[in-house]
Amino acid sequence: LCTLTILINCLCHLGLVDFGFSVLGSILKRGFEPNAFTFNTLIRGLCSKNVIGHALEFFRKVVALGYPRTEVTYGTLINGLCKSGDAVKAVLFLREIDQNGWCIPNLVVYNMIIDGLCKQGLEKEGMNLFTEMKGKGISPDVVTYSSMIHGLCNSCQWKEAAALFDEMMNLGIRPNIVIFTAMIDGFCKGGRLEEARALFNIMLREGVVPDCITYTCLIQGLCNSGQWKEANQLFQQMSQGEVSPSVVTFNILVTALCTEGKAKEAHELFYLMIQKGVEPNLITCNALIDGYCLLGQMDQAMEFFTSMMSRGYTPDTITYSTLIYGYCKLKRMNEAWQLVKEMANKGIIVD
RNA sequence: UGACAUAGACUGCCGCU
Repeated sequence: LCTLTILINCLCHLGLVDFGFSVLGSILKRGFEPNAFTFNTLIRGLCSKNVIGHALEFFRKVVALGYPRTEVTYGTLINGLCKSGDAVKAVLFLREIDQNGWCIPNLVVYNMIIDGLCKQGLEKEGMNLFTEMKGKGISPDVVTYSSMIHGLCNSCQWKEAAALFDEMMNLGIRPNIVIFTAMIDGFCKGGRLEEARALFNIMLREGVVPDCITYTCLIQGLCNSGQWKEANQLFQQMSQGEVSPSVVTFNILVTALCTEGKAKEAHELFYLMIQKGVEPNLITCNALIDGYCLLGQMDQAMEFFTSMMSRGYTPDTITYSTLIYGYCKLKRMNEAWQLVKEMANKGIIVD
């Protein structure tokens, strides 16, 4: 049974949930009793296929047939609801679990819901649950704090986020790389570079080693506040260390150059990243096209557009709307319409 | 011993002030 459950897990990770259910069928046929691990794995498979409705249906069936469930079962469903953008339903489900006495909501369940609420801009509701869990004697951990801090930063409540960070430190919870980076990114996004740098230094002092994401957040912050030189320094610094820049790091630099009207340099960076073994993605291409469009250099934009397709990239709605907007600004409506038709023909959503 | 759930970075327009 354990082996077959592992098999189901593999199938689900490959997106082959239907085959997973076939395996469940053969488990039953062989007279094995599937356990909670088996059901949890299948529920998770359905959730990651974005068919949360089916996951809930399946769950109801499991309940009706009296098969075993664990707190992970509920957690998986709640996470599924949150990831499908319906944290409110997740809260309702939490209440249902509570009222039926199915299980006592644990730390992970609260963490998932708080994160889901914050990601939907409902950080006030997240805060309420944060208080509620403390009241129930469940102590928030570093994950809880990082979800709350991320949410508060996203709604520009940096002071409140920083206060939570201090609260966590005072409780003796050791901040890890994720929460340091979330807080640093929050400061950067709010243009508070001094605070971001200060926290970065605290992080080093605490012996937490910054990774690619930490550097990338700082580089973006520096770029957005016009501190191009410092951004470059940091980029060199990370390249020399153990940390290699990722495609996101390069994308941020490409975007920053383009915003500065330096599409040509951005294009050179495009080649440099390939040389360094970092494969550009569609975001890189879109950013570069926008760079040319901003300068009104539609020929260069179109030339790159053609070359990216021959490199095997498939343009998306953003690629086309960038180009269309570029032509519109120059009042070249014929070319703009041409592209609208082209994207419609390709079956790309015209929004 | 070994199978299941949670947190961090990047692209266009529009809307909002």
